[in-house]
Amino acid sequence: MPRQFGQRSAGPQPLLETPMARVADNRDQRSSRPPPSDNSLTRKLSHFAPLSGSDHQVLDRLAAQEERFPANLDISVDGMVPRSVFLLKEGMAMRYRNMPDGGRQIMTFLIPGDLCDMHVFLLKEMDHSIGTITPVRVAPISRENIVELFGHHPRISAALWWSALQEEAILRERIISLGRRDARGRLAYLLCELLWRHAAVGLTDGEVFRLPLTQTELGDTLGLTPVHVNRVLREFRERRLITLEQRTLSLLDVGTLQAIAGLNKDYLHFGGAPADIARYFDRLEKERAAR
Amino acid sequence: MPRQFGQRSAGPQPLLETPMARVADNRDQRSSRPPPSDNSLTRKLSHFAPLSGSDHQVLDRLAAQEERFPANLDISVDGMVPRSVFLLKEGMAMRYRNMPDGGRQIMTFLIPGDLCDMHVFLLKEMDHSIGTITPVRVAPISRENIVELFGHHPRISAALWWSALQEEAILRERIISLGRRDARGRLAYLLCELLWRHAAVGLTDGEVFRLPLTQTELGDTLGLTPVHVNRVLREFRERRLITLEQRTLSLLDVGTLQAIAGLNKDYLHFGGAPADIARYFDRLEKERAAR
DNA sequence: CGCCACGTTGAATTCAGTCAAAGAGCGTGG
DNA sequence: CCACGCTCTTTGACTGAATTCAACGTGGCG
Repeated sequence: MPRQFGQRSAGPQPLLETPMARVADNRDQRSSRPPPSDNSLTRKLSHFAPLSGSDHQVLDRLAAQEERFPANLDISVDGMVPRSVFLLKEGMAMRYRNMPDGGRQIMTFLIPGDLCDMHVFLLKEMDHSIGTITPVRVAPISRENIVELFGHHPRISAALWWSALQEEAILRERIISLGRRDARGRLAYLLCELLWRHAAVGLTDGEVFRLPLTQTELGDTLGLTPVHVNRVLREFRERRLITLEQRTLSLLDVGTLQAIAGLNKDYLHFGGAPADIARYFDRLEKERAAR
Repeated sequence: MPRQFGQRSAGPQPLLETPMARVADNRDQRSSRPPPSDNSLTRKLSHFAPLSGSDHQVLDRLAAQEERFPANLDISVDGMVPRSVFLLKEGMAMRYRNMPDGGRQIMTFLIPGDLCDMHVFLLKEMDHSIGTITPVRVAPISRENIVELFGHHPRISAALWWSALQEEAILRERIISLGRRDARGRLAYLLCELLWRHAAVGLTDGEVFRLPLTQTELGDTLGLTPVHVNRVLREFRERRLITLEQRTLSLLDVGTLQAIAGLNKDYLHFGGAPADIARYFDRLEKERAAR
């Protein structure tokens, strides 16, 4: 329960450099540093449509600012007024809500390249919290920058829209998981989802990636108790479907896992947008450039 | 599960006038008919920010076109390319997905004033279906109209964004329901949600409104079997919390129901946006008008 | 009248939760 | 350097909420 702002005994951790203030301003735009190639957002958005060189620049500039937070800290708390948008650059976080009875439901995990989130600033108060799981590096993005982006960069806007839609698709998939799948199916689905999302930002090695989650956190996501998560994990291990040690997960048999989850489709929409739509935004981009 | 395009034996029902074709074109825009005052969308969006007279006109024009569909018909099918956006003007529909094992998960119900949905046209194919529950009247809205709206009417755009966010909040709430609430809590929450959403578009009479859902449909929403839904409904009736007959639902004790669901907050964000954001879009609107 | 979808109820079953205890790993402090 | 404390994991025995299976009731409509 007393988990908010709790700080796990975790030894010397990177402390926050710029705790809560100083929103990005546009001054050091064309700074001398070369574009940091750690921009997972760029990588993710590229799945939607090929971005131009200047698009990359714009996005890299957006991601240039940086704040660090330790593990197990709430970045954004239920009931507060949302301050700004964050781009997660490294580490893992979660979007969750504490229930009055002490339970917790994790709605989604945030991984590098994810924005948390695009549009909360339209709301009067947060209806959930965002907390770190590992230490994270984030780029704070001001409301003004977002508005600027949507106003002047149609192709990026479209890609961001698409990304938001993908997130919504993930939310829907989770509803299906919780509503219609048993424990095995839920876990199998979640592991596949995390694999694919990590793959989309280049954080996988084949079917292997880092998964720094406790069984309690998995349970709070899947609507299961940690005890039961443990049992299902054991079953998966015994059936040689997965391997999970040292916080590293290998999916040994994705096909079977998908079958257990009852899914077979390109539900994450990595295919991008229909060609005519992509062309449309491309045209918008050129018109704006011509002016 | 031969339910798609299935058509319940349901007697003389309003048949479809324009079955599947003819997406809205802009020809009869300024038709002679007076603005239909049945625009639930306007009513819903007004909760966000006061709309101007011309905003009302724009929205009424958008809702002028009309198609009718009978009950139990899929308007939009999983796997197909989304055609256009619909504004639901009357009746009830649902967003759902059929599982390979024959199950069905309903993700949300669509009621008058809902758009289904804003942005699917960015995707290559639908990852779920939209089907009618009762006969419905919808206004088809073309991609061009949407783009036009977002391009030229900032205040309406902002209101639509807000409405989309509200929908997302509802999705999140459903995740919480399915993940962390027991059968009683889930049902209690769903009934409250439906009451408030109906109230927002003026379709309630106190705590009473029409609920044309079968227990099977409730179960497919809540992740429960119809049998169990029946039992929980019985319990609620016996505890004098609700009344449900002739497809009319009365919530006799909303407070207790909320308590059972474990919710107490203004989670639907009917409060609208923070004042400074509202002002911002207002200013945008004026700038555009000045040009 | 008889079909059909929907609602209702009971009894047996099962998946997941609860309670409890013990082990493993890690960092801290004596 | 080892012991302690902490969190996380693992396992077993028992419990319970919801499902399954099955039957019967009910109302509308052809």
